[in-house]
Amino acid sequence: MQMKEAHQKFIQGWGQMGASWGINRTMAQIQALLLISIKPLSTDEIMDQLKISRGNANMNVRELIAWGLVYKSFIPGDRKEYYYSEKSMWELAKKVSRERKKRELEPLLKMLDEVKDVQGTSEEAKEFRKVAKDVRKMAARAESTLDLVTKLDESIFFKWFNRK
Amino acid sequence: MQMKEAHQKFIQGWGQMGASWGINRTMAQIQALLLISIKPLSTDEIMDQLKISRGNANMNVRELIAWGLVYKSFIPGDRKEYYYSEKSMWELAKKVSRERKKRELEPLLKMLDEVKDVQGTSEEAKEFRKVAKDVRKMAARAESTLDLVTKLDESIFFKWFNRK
DNA sequence: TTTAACTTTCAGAAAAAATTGAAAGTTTAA
DNA sequence: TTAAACTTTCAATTTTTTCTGAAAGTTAAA
Repeated sequence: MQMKEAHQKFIQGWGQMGASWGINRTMAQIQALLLISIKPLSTDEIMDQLKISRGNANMNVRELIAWGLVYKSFIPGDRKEYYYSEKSMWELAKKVSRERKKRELEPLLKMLDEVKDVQGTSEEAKEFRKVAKDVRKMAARAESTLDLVTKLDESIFFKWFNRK
Repeated sequence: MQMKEAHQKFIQGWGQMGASWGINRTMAQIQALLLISIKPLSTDEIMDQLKISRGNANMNVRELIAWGLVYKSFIPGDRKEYYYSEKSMWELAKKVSRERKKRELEPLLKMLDEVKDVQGTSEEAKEFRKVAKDVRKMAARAESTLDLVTKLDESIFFKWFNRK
């Protein structure tokens, strides 16, 4: 397979993956592009390669930086900003975990705390309290598992996880 | 807090959570509704509680059944179909894992296999092969971790995971 | 059969999300 | 200062996704 085709497939596939993770497809594609680029790229290069507008490129790059997945790079004597991706898969996975935890798990836990003491002695109220408690337990476990992951080193994590 | 308000918050919060997981908000809300219901609900009851159309209710219920998160229930002498949710959080988590693995991880691995042998000796080609290999390794690890999870029992999983 | 009860489908409508592009804002060199 | 080089913003538009509702399809009792 030729480079151009492989690049194309990688960027499309990564974008698709991102999309089903609630991440904007273009955001994922920019990240993919930077991941396989051997040097930092400017906004113009990103616009050109992905055929997107300046506004779109700018907004998504900034979002990637906010997630900690992409960094800025300054070249002396050049006023343009260049961007490059975090290249360690483990670091990327940790940063995505951290961000999703903040955006999803935390609001869920907050909601569950608000509703868990619903009043009433009806079967309905009892069932509700039970479900809220169960969900809370699962969410809290997911959270502590994620916390553990984000603190561990890749080799330690997988050694530990995959010993039988 | 009153039941009605708590129900409302739970359904909204669960729907929100689902939405950032690439799951249709209504689908997640129906699941939430069935989760806190003490008895199976008919399509009409779902339509009524969530203020959605028959077509919408029907399509999303069937999608939930396809994911294995919701079951049909038949009441003798009644021609309506009733639906109820899987209530075990662990079972729910396993079924969502299984489905997402199939929908996301497998296409990604397929794509990576297609592109990993890209030809060329340029630095660009070398970098690309390296990235494809790294991503592949991480995806394969995620897959085997998920496989493990879907085979294990909840108590075993968390005991094992959270010792220390 | 027929018919009533129920489920499914799907074209069009509505809503939500992403994108554009031009104007406004910022920074730095001269 | 000024102006060029660049980044950011955002209203309007386009694209994508979701939802509606009526018609078509299915099933089972009579």
